[in-house]
Amino acid sequence: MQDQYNHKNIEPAVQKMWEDNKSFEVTEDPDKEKYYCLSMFPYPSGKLHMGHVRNYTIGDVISRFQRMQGKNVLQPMGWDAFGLPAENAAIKNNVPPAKWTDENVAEMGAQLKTMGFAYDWSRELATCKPDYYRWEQWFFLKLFEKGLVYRKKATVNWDPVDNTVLANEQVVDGRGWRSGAIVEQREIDQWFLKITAYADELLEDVRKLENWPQQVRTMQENWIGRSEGVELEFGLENSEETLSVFTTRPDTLMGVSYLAVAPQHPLATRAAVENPELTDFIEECKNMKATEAEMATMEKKGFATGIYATHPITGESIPIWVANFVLMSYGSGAVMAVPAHDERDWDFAQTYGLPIKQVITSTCESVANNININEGAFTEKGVLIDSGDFTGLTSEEALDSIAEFLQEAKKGRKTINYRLRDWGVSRQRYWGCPIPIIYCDDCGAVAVPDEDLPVELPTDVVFDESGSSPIKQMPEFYETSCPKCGKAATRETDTFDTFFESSWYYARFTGPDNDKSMLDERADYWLPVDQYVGGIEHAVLHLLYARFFNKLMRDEGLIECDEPFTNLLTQGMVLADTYYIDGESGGQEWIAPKDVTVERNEKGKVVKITDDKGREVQTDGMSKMSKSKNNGVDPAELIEKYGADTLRVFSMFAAPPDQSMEWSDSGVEGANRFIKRLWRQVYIHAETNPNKDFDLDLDNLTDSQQEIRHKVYATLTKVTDDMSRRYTFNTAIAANMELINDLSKFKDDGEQAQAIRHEALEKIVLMLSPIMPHVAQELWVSLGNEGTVMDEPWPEIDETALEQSKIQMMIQLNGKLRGKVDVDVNADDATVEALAMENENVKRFLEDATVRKVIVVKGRLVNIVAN
RNA sequence: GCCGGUGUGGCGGAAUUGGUAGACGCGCUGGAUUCAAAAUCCUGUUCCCUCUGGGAGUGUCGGUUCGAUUCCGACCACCGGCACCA
Repeated sequence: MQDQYNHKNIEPAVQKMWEDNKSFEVTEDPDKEKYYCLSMFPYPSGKLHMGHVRNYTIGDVISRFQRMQGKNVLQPMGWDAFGLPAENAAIKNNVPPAKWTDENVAEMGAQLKTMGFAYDWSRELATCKPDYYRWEQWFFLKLFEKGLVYRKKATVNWDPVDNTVLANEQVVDGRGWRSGAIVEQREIDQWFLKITAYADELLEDVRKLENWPQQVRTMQENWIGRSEGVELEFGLENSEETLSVFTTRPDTLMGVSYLAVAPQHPLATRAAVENPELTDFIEECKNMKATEAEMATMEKKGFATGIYATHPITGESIPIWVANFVLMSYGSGAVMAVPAHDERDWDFAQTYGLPIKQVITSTCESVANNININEGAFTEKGVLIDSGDFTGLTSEEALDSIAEFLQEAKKGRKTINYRLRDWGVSRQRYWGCPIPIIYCDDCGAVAVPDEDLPVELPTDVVFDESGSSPIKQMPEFYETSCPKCGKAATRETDTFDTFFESSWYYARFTGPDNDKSMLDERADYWLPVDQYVGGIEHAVLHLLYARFFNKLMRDEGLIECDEPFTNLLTQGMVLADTYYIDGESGGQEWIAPKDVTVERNEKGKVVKITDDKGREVQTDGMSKMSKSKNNGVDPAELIEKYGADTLRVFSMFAAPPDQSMEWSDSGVEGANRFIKRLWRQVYIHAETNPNKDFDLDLDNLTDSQQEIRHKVYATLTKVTDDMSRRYTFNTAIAANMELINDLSKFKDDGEQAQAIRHEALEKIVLMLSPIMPHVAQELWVSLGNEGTVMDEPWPEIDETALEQSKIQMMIQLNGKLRGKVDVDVNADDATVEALAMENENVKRFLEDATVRKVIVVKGRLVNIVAN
């Protein structure tokens, strides 16, 4: 064993051993409990960043810990390889997207391997390969057969100069990113998946996701946005037509004082024909910003249409307004307004002097007496007043009877509305999976026959300046014949949204080599994923689509489980300090953290920061690592300098996994020092006791020897809980540091002491091996063991070592700490109380006070209440 | 605006069930080692005071309790998300 830790002598060798032994390749083993741990696969951008390092270290630590628990652990890795950046690179560097992607995969794969993650690389997949995407083409056609897929017109961003469709991120301030032309909205035919058919189940099953962060569950629920209510018809005066509105509060129907329609509503359009002012107002609404915060605070504006409706029950005449707060895309694009019982309607009524009629009062008399409808809306449910035949009913009763009344009058019905829209999966981009459809003039949209799958995306393509999809100009791709009638036909040139690929990759990892079917029986062995780890930015779309796909695959008979991910861990962002110098012409010059020197005062507070040219630098606090703030840190450089284990220890130690983590260079050095200290202790121990068999005589230990053993097993107890239940790897590391500090103060050199030290060091190496697997392997061997440390079982807790004869108890006086006392572990309350009273400091305080009460909390403290 | 989260030393964070606030690490102080430095090791490090001890202290103000970082109420700040959803 070398006396100094040097990662370069260890990491490549250990990684080679894992590779040679195929240590992480797994197969289905019915005798072992399976554990499927998955980290969200990366887009192959070319370089690993710290976000990846953190994400994948968390997944790897969990996987390795579960392996030591004796489980059959699957941890795969692959590439979310389709997407826009490859097209951008193609235009910029004149390299085909496929080539660019392949090169990036190779480079990032090599970087991932230097981190020592326990991946089963034999299952590696890339979504841009035909052997992967052919199955989603197949699956799409299954859904097509079932009627879960349909085609309809939808809006796209159209660049009129480049004559191409733009993705949202290619639109900058309303202009095409390359041409600078003002982007137009165009309606074109696109494919949709009926996710709304699964809205109820997707919502209902959120309840099953007990081990998902509450935040993510709420976001999913809100996104689906189910609301129960009544759809009802208002007749239009002097017309046979009706106007349909949706309400969740039919109990307030008798308080309606106006109706409001969205600016895009046909009724609004019609009313505007003869009314230039209304036309202007509708135009104005189109230009409104649509960010939620602005929407919520913006002024409620409206314009009377001059059209009147009739109340479905009273027949009263009710004005119809156009209002900027009504959304065409929700419900029927029209609402009934009850100013007395809805805040927004109240604000609007106040602004435009519309009547406010109270029809609900509180069931609680004191509340009811305080309602002043002229001061604000009363939005709670209660009892109906002034509501004709419905007066006296509670809101709940009224809800049903009004709905019934409307139903009978054929003027309304109970309905459920969702915010969730069907998923548009067509993209007019090149670098994606071709949609397997052929258009025939006679037969319409026809599925590509099974035997013709996959429809392969041509990879040898040249991009022109416009950035439009090359396959749209490739007759050899799109010219084909109709599978039904044989006539000349055209192939679909749109590709799938890349969320399509990422919606089922977790399942494909269970059998990526299957070229006969999408999935097989192996899927039911491994699924569902036991632990999914990834960024919170996927809280809604990716996770919802994956849940949707899981249910689709289940209903297709491909898998059995209802939900894909049992446990979800959303890791926090990686932040770093930002430094800048004010530029001469305004703006900031951002200085990389590695180029600054920080001066501190004697309290450790920062007093001055300078850059490498000696200029004084300002700090803008911590923010997410990004190019724009030049505060990124390259993992490759750190692996080279400190090794993967140091990087792994630091990223797990700096913060709990779900919180944001602040990058710190000195923190990394601290992690490195910690490994060195442990190395040094093992080295000295191994040198002192070469090839020794230790014989521990548990019955004849000194107090300090017993204390160390107690500490070892107390640490093991805590670390086991931290790693398995709490996922607080930071405290697991801290507990080991504490133990190592204690051990270094344990100066006993006797036979028994050496045996105890040996036991302690072995346990430390085992406990830390999931976090720093390379150095743990080396230390394991240095301690005289053979084989691989990661295949050792997680250590058992020695209960006898945890037993103590004496414990320390706190003495409090009126809740303030006044002393400590060592007592026998079995001492009864009276004994403890007596000991506490004998404490010198306590006596002093009690001199001129009377004891009122004594509280003894077993094993913890004595509190003497006196005054 | 609504929903969710967070607020603890100079900094990251710990305190898991209402029971020693500040574990562990960073930074800083002093020392050992060294010709010197780096590295390493040791010491101290919440603030204040009349210092064998005492007082204050976990965003602010109140409350419950023998005892509150932890529970309750009101407020403030920051972060994240969003849907003016009828």
